[in-house]
Amino acid sequence: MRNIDEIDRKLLNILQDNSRVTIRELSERLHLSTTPIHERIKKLEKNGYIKRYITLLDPKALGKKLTVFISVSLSSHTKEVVDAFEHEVKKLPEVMECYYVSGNWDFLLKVQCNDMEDYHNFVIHKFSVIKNITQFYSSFVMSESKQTYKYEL
Amino acid sequence: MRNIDEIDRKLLNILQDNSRVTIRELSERLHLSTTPIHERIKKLEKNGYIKRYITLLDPKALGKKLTVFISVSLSSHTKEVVDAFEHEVKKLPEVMECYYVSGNWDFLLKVQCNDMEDYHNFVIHKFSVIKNITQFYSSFVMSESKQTYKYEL
DNA sequence: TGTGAAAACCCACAGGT
DNA sequence: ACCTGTGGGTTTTCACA
Repeated sequence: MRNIDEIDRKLLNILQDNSRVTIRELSERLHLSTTPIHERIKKLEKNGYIKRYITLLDPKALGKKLTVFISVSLSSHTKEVVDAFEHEVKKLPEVMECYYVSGNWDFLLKVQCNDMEDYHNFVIHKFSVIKNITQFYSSFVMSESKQTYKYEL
Repeated sequence: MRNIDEIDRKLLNILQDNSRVTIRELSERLHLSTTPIHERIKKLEKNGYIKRYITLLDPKALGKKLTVFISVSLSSHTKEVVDAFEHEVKKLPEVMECYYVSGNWDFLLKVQCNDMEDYHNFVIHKFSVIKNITQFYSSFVMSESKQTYKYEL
């Protein structure tokens, strides 16, 4: 976290909000010339602070209207079983996120589908056929109160 | 979803992977001149397919090493109580995501903290003081098997 | 680390097919 | 819906402080 000063902090905050901001605009907002801005960004990329620049689409515009969180229990927690489950899950495009978690369940998955029919087919044909699942529980998202990928620095 | 053709589909796939790709490079990869690429992107923005261009940082590089999912039950489900909870939660920078969900729990939150001590302070001073929470359950993320914000089109 | 300037590169738009 | 050409803006690099 340290190795980054106040200027880097401001730079990262602006970039998190808008990855297409021009270096020229950044230089004006931070009262520097374009050269140090350019060099700082390259350095932040090189040092692993900046992972990637992405475009966020609107899932609803694409017809993806159903988000489901699935909690999963596996029959065993050996490396083989856990790795095999993760491997299968990674291949499913409907699974946007998958976490190995502590507590009552072993995995938590975020799944994006078009609608309930699409989800039904996903569960029957793609998800429930994965080996070593002993139990799973679906929570349907009714509304999204907050969603951000920005860390306030 | 429809109104977008094969070229738009490819455009969106590339942009999701890299929001800083130049129009020139897109035009070369899609065998078109820059003009139609530029026009298509503006149209996709205008029609709501493209929401925003963001920069993803590495939370670990920033010292944010603990991710927790919190399941929450509220004492009532009237609009007032639900809205008030959402309002409080939105103010907390540690809460990255918050969903109103069906099932055993009312809300599912994704929380990002530096470490367990930081999480402890978050729970004691910021989260558990929110009104109308009857019960909550923390699941700590041990590993992240998959995380993508890309919809394969 | 920073500035300023120049070269290379890219965007955005006009006019035309 | 697409192409080419162009003026103006942007990025990237360099000499220098």
